[in-house]
Amino acid sequence: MSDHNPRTRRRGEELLKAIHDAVLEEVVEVGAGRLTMDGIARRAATPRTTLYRRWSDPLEVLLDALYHQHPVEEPTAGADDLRGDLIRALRLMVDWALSPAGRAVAAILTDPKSAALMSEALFERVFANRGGTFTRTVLQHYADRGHFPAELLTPVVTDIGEALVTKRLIDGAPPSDEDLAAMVDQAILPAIGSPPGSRSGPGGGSR
Amino acid sequence: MSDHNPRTRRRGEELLKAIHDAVLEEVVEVGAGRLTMDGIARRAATPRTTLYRRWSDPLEVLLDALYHQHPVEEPTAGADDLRGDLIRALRLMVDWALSPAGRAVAAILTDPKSAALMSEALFERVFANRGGTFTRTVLQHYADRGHFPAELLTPVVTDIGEALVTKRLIDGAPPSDEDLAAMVDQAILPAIGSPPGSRSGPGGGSR
DNA sequence: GAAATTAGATACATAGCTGTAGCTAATGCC
DNA sequence: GGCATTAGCTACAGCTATGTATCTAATTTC
Repeated sequence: MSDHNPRTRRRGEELLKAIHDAVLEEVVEVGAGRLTMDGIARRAATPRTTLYRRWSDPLEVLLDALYHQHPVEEPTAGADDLRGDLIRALRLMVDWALSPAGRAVAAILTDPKSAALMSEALFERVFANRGGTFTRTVLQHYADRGHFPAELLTPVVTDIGEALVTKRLIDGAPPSDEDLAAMVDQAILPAIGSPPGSRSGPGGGSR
Repeated sequence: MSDHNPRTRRRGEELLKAIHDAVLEEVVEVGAGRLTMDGIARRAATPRTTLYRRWSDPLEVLLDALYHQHPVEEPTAGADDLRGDLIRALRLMVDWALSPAGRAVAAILTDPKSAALMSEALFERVFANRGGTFTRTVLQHYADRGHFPAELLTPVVTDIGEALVTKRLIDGAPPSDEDLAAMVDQAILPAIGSPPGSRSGPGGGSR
């Protein structure tokens, strides 16, 4: 990994980052259930004692690493292109999910022990406020401007895009841009009143 | 667990079932990454040697247990009730997902080691042919009978229901029947040409 | 430059899982 | 009833992770 001069010595932020990076790599490789202080320490090239000074458990290290991650980029609504904005929002989500942090979250969510340790607060910060809001932001923007009836913006509808992307990721086939466009055209837009089949491809009419 | 008379001795099918049950309970409790021969053996109340006679690894035991599970009930298309059939299909999926076998599959899918061991064949048998086909069967049935244009039955559209259910399960809030109805009304039916808002509740028109 | 921090290098006893071996005894089959 | 199978029991050596303790030395702070 990051081979620092053995005569120099990492401290504070630098060391912390090395440990956070290590635990994220480790969890992607071995899974949340097989995380060990030993494994993390080896990968970060630091003695285990350094880890025990701050955390008491491998999962604490992992959760702390997630807590310190940079938030994902917020999807922004463009000028007047609902369809394009939706596709871009889903692309943001895919990119995040494929990052070490995204994979780590996936590993945590199905691990009983870490799921129990994951506080409501962290869940909000790391998942709900990220993985749950990609298309809603965009849809809300256009609903506010009257592009479609606001009462169609139900919890189900704001979940469609994220749900379809999540399923593809689980199936092991990360969606391409064409796949994302298909999701928008064939599932999200029909749900807000644009009949299916009224679009064909890029530029095929966003409203 | 199952306390059999210590003077009697389990063999063959009976013993195998006890072990399969044990590993499914174990994985739900500790996660795929923390499965051990020891833990499985303790829960099945059998010596570890018995396990090693058949399997070489805890994950092998788990995959074998899944392989021997009864297939889930196939969704059946009723007389002329697309909406009701879709809801029933999703209900089948939810029930399966909440069962020990369903939870075990979830645990496997995000565990790097077990995902690597899971053969294409088992994946098909246990997931694709089950978790991936609940609504497609129903939709295909009604498309064949001309209830809606068959060309609308794209891979995205047949995934909508399963995807929404999966997301709810991940979020830890298993959907109620009302939730399932909302998914059908607000996401699936619009995608096959039934405009959103044209239904309100049970009996609100299936086409 | 001296003092206070804090990382790095050991070492060690404990605990749990692993994989195998050797034996006893219950069960099924002919 | 006798034989082949196959659970069940016990033991054991090897390995890895756990937590803690102790000491050294680099880096920051004043």
